[in-house]
Amino acid sequence: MLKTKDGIPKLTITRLAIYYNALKKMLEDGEDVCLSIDVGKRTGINPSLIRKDLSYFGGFGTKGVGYKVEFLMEWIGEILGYNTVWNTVVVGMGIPLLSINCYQNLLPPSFRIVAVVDTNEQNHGVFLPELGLTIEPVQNLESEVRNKQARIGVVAVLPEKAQSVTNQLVIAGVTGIANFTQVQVVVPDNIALTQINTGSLLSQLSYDLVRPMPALRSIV
Amino acid sequence: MLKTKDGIPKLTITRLAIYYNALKKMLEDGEDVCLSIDVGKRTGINPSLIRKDLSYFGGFGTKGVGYKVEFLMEWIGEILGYNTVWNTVVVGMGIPLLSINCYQNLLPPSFRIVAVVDTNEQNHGVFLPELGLTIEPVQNLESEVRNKQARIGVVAVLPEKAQSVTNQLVIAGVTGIANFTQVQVVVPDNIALTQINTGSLLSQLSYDLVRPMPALRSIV
DNA sequence: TAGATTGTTAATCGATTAACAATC
DNA sequence: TAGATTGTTAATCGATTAACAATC
Repeated sequence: MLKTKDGIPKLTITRLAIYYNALKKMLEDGEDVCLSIDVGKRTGINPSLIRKDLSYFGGFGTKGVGYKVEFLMEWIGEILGYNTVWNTVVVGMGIPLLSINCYQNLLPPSFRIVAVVDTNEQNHGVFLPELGLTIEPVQNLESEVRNKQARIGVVAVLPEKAQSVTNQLVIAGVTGIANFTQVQVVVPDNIALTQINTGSLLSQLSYDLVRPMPALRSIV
Repeated sequence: MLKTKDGIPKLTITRLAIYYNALKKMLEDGEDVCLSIDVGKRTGINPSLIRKDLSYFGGFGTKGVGYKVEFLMEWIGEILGYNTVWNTVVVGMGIPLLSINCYQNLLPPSFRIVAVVDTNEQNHGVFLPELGLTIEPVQNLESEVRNKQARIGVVAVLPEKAQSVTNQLVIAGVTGIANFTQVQVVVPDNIALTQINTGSLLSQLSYDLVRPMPALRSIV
């Protein structure tokens, strides 16, 4: 399995985000202190693994007592970069992905969408009320990245345009790419890249349904 | 890592979907025959792993020669259940998720959306031209599942409603659930479940960006 | 036949789990 | 102090990779 440059498993990072959401829920439920076993119940993740994941970053709990919910949540947020805001330019799929923005937590709190650009002319000029942004032509990509000082580019165009849009984003100066298309894109070594392949994940469901005996649950 | 009920790793299934997309591309590019190393180049996956994944389901290639692209693609499609159409009811997030439908391959070819239901009153009655469907109140959930004989339910509501919507879908008779919320939902053992946690995957990007040295690429 | 690549087995590597010492 | 749970180490488990025999 892949690791981050600092030797911490990628899966640890994705789970940290899951713990964060669980802790937020706990806080809303008025829980001040929690045990690893409590987080395990909410997330379906083995308490031992939870403690292991946390231990990569330090000791956040108290032996014999547990974790202070708010304290742990804030630390995980710090680790995940949630306390820094990253200006984000979205390319393509104007309306869809982005109304997503109204639904809390589909994007991490650190993503602030500052421009939406689309290759499809029909969408140009469309106003997105939730974002307070108007969809612009793809020609504006570079100027938008520069003017708005965007650090993240979301690639959500048709697969055949994924690589060229990625290149444009990198040239314009983003340092991270989230690729929602189903093709692999290549970026320089100093650019962070996350591939999100929804179709591939949903195929698990299709696979399970076509088997005589539907399979057990899967957690991603 | 989790496995399907038949002992095949979940990750093998998600990769199969990735191979399928690569093969489709190859076919469009006019390639008749390919090697595991070719698929590897397109997907970034080790050829050895590709052959291993395929071997769970049989021998689809010819030693010394390679694979017939179309033949292999059709077989993978068969394995993944792409040749069966599953009627799908989407709950919540009306407009967003679903315009997604116009973007090929964000949903596997076996998902046919037959109804869209939303808990948000403001969206009721909105017509979705790409789907030819009108967003309905959540009260219609059960009747829609039954009337349209839906087998898949997509849960894309606010987290606090995720479990109750899931329950309603199961009671109404779906056999598979795709959960796009960031909370864990529970289903009976005979119901297939896939959790899609976009926020958790994107947090990898946030994590990488906040480190002094941005990390290497990640593939999901 | 010689060259090549699959399918499969064995070796490696890494991630998860269990167990427990440390300690609140 | 006794009871409890963390943080960490050791054991297990599973997934990936490398190597190669089979064979087109």
